[in-house]
Amino acid sequence: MAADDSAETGTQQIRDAIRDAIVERRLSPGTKLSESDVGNLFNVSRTLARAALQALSYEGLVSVEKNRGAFVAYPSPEEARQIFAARRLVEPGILREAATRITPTDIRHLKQLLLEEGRLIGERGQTARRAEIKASGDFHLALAVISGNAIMQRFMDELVARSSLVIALYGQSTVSSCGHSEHGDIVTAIENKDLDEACRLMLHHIAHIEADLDLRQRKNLGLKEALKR
Amino acid sequence: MAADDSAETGTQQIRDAIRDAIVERRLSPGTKLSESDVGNLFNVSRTLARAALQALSYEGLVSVEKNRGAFVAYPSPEEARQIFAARRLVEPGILREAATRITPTDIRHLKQLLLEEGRLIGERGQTARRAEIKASGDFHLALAVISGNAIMQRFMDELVARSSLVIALYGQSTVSSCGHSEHGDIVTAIENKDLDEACRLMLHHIAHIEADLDLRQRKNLGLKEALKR
DNA sequence: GACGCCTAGATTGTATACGATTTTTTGCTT
DNA sequence: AAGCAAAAAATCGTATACAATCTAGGCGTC
Repeated sequence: MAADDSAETGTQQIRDAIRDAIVERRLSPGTKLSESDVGNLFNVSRTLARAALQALSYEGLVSVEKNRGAFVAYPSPEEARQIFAARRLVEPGILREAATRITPTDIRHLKQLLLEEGRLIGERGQTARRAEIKASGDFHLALAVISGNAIMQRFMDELVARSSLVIALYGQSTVSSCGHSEHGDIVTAIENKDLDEACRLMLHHIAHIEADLDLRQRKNLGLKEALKR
Repeated sequence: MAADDSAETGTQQIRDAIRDAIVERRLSPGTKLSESDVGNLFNVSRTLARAALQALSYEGLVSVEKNRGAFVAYPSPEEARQIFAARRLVEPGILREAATRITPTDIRHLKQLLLEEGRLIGERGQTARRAEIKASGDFHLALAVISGNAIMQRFMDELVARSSLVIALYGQSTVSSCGHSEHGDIVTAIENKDLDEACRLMLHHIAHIEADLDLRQRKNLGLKEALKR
């Protein structure tokens, strides 16, 4: 079956590379992404660089400002709230759908992810930390995949990626891994066919992540969009 | 506050025009949208036309095939199912959120929409029918706006637009308006602060639309993507 | 010394140009 | 007349070119 011939190889590749960099927080919110720089970096013309940046702006990961250029998105506290509100709204539903379709293979795969996640938490260093961030999101994404709904899957892709930005900006505890065991609990609940409990745990988990945020308005930000560079 | 300076005027305009044409079904699924034609039609270069088509492909309204061009999306039965599954998943949540934030002004606005919708149903002619299709979707969109979550709002934009395509392809009853009174019932339930009832009605309403579809696989479609033109 | 204006450089917005791929047409063969 | 092959036309993919806009630094005036 035709999986994905949507985007022209070049653009897709750049888009994915930049997105990974944003999600893994190698690129900080507010960083300027000039079309020429991106193009040179990937040895393509501005045309493709621009297309990639446009694509990322549709996902909410970069914001392009007319005649000023593209920047890694700098979500406002209000945006952050909406992102997590959206997750609270959709993730229980996705979880329910996934639970009805889940196979033993899927469960094994989920546990594999959990194991990997746990391993990374133990390790030291920037690289491990970044991989851990990605792994944490991958768990939620995996549930969306299992749900079998490509549309919800793409939506979750966007939400998880944007969440990473929000946590980078407003997260307090240096370790975002506090919720790792909660992932395991959710899987257990699914195994026990206790959907209500699984949903409850999921909502609790999301609330837990959100509770670690400090969403108070940044100092005198906003009078000139502050430190946009 | 800065509302929307996201897209360069030209592209945005083209994108909206084509999207409206698709949603109002002036453009049939599968119609080829060549970059040159679009560009000439709007008196801009292929560059902008291409950007607009790319944007629409991110919304799932057009599908671009490498080296072949862009076509008005032709959702498969499976895609159709997923679109409505997504709506069943998110619309109750949006409704609940909207109900807690709704103001008397909002309610008046909703009733205004209902009135307009009813008026169009009475009228004859293609134009009225098209306006009616749009109005029907606008009701669901209005709820998303009231919910105050820009992210869910954009998601609903996409879902409603894609639903229009699905109905164009698989809808059986010539009138899609069968569900008009159901909109009114939902508003009434909201006014009565009966959220559970409102959600029940919403799910019923979505199921009602879906029931009017004939999602059996089209004849021998798929061996060559069939009538792509 | 501070403020404002003005010019120079850099960056984005849009159009055009050229090579690559696909589709259609043409014309030959069977 | 039907089928196939090669050439012609159309269309897409990408790069480059030029115009418009923004940013920064310098100069002059107050």
